[in-house]
Amino acid sequence: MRIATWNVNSIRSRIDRVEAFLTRVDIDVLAIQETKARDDQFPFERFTRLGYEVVQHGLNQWNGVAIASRVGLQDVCLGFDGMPGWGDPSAPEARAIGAVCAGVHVWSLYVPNGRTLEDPHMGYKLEWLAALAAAGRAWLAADPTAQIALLGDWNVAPFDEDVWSVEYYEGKTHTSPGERAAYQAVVDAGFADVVRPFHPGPGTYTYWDYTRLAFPKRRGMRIDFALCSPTLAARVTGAVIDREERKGKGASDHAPVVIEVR
DNA sequence: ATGGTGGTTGTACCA
Repeated sequence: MRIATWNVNSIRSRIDRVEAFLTRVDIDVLAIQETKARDDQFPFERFTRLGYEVVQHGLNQWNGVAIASRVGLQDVCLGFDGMPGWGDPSAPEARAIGAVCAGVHVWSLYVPNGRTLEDPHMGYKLEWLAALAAAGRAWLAADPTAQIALLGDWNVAPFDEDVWSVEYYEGKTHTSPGERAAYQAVVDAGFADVVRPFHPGPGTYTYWDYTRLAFPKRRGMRIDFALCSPTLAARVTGAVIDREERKGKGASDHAPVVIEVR
């Protein structure tokens, strides 16, 4: 089984590329972030035509997450226990969706950006990751052999090797000690980065800014991760960061990350 | 020289 995560930066703008990717790489389950579409705008039929069921949680033009699966899609959750909301409680953010696909509990996660180190959104980001770590710890306490994949755009570069320039990111988001500790708390809850062993750094990135010719200059960040519970991690036989999808006109600023599960 | 690009929305905001 092949499971992937991809921040598409608008599903409506990217649907042709997503379709081609699903077919070319033979993907069974795709966790999507930044759909930027409400349910009435989401191109569900483009997925069903290819044999995928889709569930999405999208409320506005800034975020939105989805899971597409051709191996079943059950027990859908729009958010996890304890996930903090933001702003108007009647319009909560759409940053997490979970479902069981062929026995694997798949989560598509879009961790808050943080904006700047001083912005209230940074506090929200840290709270959000702490709540995720607590939820993950509780899931594994309830069932230590649970097969759980936490996939998505984490908006954290956990190690210095995960950014093109440590100096450039000093004083900026994604590399601060607080963010790295918040990410590490999820790892400490029992979830391992299953891609890094197959594609170690430095220089292995999943995101490149649209501006400043970042991609051709190889100025990227590794911020998209597949974190797996122990039982699922033991089934992972390979991984791919699909840099090809960052090339050419109409690319997302993120590349898909794919894991192979035996 | 706080630039550049891209998406959605609506002529600003977000990443």
